Amino acid sequence: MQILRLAVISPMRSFFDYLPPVRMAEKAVENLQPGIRIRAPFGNRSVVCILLEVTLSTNIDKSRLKNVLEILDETPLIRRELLELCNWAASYYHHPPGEVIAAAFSSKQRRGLPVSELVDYGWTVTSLGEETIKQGKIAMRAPKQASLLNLISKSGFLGREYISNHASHSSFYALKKKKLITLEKVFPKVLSRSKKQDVALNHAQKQVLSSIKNNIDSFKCHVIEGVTGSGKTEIYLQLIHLALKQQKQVLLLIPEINLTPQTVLRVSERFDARITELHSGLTDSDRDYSWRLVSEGYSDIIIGTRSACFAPCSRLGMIIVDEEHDSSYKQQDGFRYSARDIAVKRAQIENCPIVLGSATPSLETLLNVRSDRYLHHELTERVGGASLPNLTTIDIREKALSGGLSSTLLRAIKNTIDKGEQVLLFLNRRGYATQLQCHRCGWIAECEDCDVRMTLHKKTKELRCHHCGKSARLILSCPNCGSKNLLLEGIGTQQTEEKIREAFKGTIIHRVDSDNIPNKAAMEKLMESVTQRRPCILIGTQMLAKGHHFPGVTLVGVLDADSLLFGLDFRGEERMAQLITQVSGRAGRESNKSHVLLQTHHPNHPFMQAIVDQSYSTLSKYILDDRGTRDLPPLGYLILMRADSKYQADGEHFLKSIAERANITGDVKLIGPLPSAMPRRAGKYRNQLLLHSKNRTSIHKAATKLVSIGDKITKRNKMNWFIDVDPVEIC
DNA sequence: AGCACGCCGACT
DNA sequence: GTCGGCGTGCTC
Repeated sequence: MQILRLAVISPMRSFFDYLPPVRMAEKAVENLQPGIRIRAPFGNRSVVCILLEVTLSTNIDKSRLKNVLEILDETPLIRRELLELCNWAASYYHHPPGEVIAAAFSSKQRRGLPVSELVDYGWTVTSLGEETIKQGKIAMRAPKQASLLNLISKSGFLGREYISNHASHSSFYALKKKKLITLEKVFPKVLSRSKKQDVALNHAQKQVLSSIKNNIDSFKCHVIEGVTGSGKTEIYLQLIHLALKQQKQVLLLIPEINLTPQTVLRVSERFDARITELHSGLTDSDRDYSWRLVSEGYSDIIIGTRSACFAPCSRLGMIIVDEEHDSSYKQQDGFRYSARDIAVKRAQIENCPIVLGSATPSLETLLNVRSDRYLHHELTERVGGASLPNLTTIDIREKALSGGLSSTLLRAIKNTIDKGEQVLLFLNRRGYATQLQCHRCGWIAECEDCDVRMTLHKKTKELRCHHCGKSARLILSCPNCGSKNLLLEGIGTQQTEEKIREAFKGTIIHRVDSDNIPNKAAMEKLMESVTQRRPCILIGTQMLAKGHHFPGVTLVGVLDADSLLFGLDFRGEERMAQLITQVSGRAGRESNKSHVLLQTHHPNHPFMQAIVDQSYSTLSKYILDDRGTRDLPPLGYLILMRADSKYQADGEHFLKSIAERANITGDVKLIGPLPSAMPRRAGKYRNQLLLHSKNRTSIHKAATKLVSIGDKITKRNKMNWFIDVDPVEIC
């Protein structure tokens, strides 16, 4: 008996077995390809499923098997390699296979809609329009329309890629109304691949390139550990060139959506190839179109964030993961995968090379280097011979601070500004003050829904919870005792900005945090201003440490280095080493010598000294050894199961009964159930079980046990639970 | 996730 | 009397 094994696009961890459609010939069933979509009856409704395999046996009582309703595709929507990747990911992350495969589909495909002709819609200039341009009739008024008309005329056709990224719709429709342009349907063209000359590489770059070139046709994981400014991007570009020459596609992963414009610009300047963006900023229909361009091979270079690791490339030749250490690669809800790890697995399945690039590679990656699974390439010099900044600590014990700034740091800022150079101040907290407390009775403003203190935002006169986004009016007297004597504690970027503005009147000052720079337009405006190289002071959070370079910056001040080192989980040291190195790397790309000053209460702490004295590679070796002595990742494995519930007892009981029934023994340790480091967030209590082991196989066996018990236990009061394999934070 | 079944309160 | 609230269980 022929059985169709299907994955239902639904959050269920098991497969479902069906009979072929009624009256389908045996031979035809044999020829059904895994990866095609099938509509099947499911309960009393019909759902879209993916065929995983055609088999001859089933564990289900035969009388329960139903016939599927309809075969939706002739050819697989998802290639064998990608399906294999999804199956691997589903089992590794203990996530429902249907949902994993759904991550590799567009929403139209998920809904079971037929695959239609791949067409683009875009604007072209009519003959009336051409006439108008010649006579210059339109130029007087409506300058936006005039320039748009010229642009369309010049490019011949303006497709959706341009429309959704740039101009406002009103100008297009105004021109259409005047019958100067029309909307036309076109089929995608395969673009020619003329290109600009490769830039000459320095000796170190050449070595890296030729080493990767040697293994260009088969799977190999390459790690490029290159200090900021060492020219990693140029190597990426030349690798892309090699792949394009072989008619292969390149997948370039970047950690954050706001790095897309600069990356696309850099790549498009070099290659006359079709570049496709894949990220969460696309509409459903854009995404579907891009998806099809990639899968049908029109696209040559795919630039995308996390989810693009599932891009349906049909002739993939190379994967590049930029800033591979970045924690944004780990999805933090639902299907909690690491796009970097999936990308490596994908390269292995597709048998193509993968390049992991970073100035500060993750310890996971460095361990693979140590054990010779990955090939390590180092770039220790900056292109053009610029020197790396030197680091010094400022001991702030018992020193007076103003807006979080010591007098030593203020003096250094003044000197730098006086020299006509730029300053970057790093503080990883938004807002004005991190807590508001009554000086008479000790009351502290806390979020109603989370167990955290509210942050004070002075400009908007509100108290805000940085965990759930809830905000409340700023109060002027204590709601508990009525006292007006309220204390502000903990410095945020707004407060530093206020003090800096007082101390440096007339100097340009930019605050760079998500409150002040909410979108890419604001970031572009900022970059435009900063690249003019007038002396200025940048005050910002994490945001400053990612992607953008500030060649005019010669002084970096880290206001609270201690907060990076303490208070986090076991990854504190790693994060600090990465962040300090990254922030320092933003400074002085050119020949001018730059300085990094770290304000700390622990100047003699061995790790703080190591940060000052050592390179990232020395630090990472030290941290890796330390992890080894504690069996912590990457030398041990962690899997977290968390239950979020409205009442504390529900989640706790749920996890407790799983823990009891699972009876985990041997080389896997089970810790908990315990409240998470943040015991309540957005009104939900958070409890967790942690699996810890040195042995990968046994920890996954244990996780399978937990999950299957969890699936069976009935949940009460809308409790929600999930499992997180290789969690990035265990709090 | 959906959807039905089923057991309780408040309505034309 | 029944309409509908959502807690519970099942889907090959």
